[in-house]
Amino acid sequence: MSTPPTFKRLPRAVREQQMLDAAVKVFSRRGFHAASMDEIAEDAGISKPMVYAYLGTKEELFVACLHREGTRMTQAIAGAAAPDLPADERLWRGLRAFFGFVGAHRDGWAVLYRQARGEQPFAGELAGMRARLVEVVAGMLDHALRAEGREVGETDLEVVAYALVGATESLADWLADHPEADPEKTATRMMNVAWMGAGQLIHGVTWQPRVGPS
Amino acid sequence: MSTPPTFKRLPRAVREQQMLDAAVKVFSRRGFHAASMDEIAEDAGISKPMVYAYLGTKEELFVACLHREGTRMTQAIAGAAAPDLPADERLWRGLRAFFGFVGAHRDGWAVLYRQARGEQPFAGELAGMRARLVEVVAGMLDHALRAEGREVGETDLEVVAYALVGATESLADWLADHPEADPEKTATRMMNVAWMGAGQLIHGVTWQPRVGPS
DNA sequence: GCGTAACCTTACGGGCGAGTAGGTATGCTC
DNA sequence: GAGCATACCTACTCGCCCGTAAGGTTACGC
Repeated sequence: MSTPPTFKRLPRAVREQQMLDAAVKVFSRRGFHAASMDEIAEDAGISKPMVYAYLGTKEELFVACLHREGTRMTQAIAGAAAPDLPADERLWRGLRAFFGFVGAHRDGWAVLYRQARGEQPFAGELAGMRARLVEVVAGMLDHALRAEGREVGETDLEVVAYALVGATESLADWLADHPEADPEKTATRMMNVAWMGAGQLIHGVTWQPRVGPS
Repeated sequence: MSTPPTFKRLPRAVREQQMLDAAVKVFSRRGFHAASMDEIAEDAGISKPMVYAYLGTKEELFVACLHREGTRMTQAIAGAAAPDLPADERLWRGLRAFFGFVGAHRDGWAVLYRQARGEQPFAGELAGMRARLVEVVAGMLDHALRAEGREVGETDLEVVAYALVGATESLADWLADHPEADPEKTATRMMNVAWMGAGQLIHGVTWQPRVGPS
């Protein structure tokens, strides 16, 4: 009527982002199968055929969500961990970035990520992302080990890295389920259990971030 | 014809177990949604209405699977960890029992468990199981802490326990995906990272099971 | 101002699979 | 060996939701 509201025609790039936003939201809330393309379209303020025209089928749409969120996360972490720092400092910065990211995207990322674990078509996609992460962590451990003049079998390295990544993912889930929790504090706790181990924690030995300008 | 084969009429209890076996198998292979009741029925060597008559709807059937497998696992672990042992020994025995169980039910349990994480209807069911596990681990840590004359906030305890459980679940996934891997060895690795932490491992300090009669 | 391309819609086809109606055979009790 | 409960089947209904066909409208170049 008076002011042509948000119902304007928008360029493709913008619509695509709106659709992805809506898709992440709905997939997170409902799960992949329970989510309907109609609901996603409606939530994006657009009609269904547009979604198909721009982002393709439901599976492709989900993969697109996964990619976007995954890339965002990867970059958030990559920007935090400089490779020339000592191992514990790198780990700490990586964890802080990771939990910060999850904390900021609670209902977006973590739930979406949970979805992908079960469904065959995406398990591979996700496994790839995780594999890269595991590789990074394993590389970090390997680097630290060599600096100590030690060496360890590749499988051992991989498994330890896998366990650390798994623990971190679990705490991300925990964080996503506890809206009041503080990402920074969660990162500290994770760092403690990862770096010190339960045995040390029981004896009161804890890990502390170095003080001073972060 | 000549010999009435396996097509005999069987008592309800037997059929129910056969159905559950088939359901676990099919759910694991396909995922909850992709699995069809027809396929489950066929795999159980029975017709679909029987499944509905005995185990109810698809969701109820899945929950029944979850319960059976969960109970089996819980008992396998409970039988291993006597409460009057030192903390690390309890943890070690629990882990060994757990990975032994997963190793023996690779394509049964771990994949079924993965399925349940994503789907809303079962997330609660699973969260309950996990919550009990976390509580047990937290209780163990608390016990060990008190023995040291120390005390720690409840949330801290819960989060550490959560991280340990998460790491363990992740390695269970890893184990399920690596048929050649040895459950016992995986348990040892998990014990190392859980008890000693990455910091110690890097310096060559590892955890070793006590020798002698297991 | 007119063609053309990009944006956007309403309205439908069609498949798949959960759940059921209604009926048949078999064993068990007395 | 009649009666009854339980095991078991074939063959359907029906709703949901993915994906699309066919057409309307706004912007933009020239």
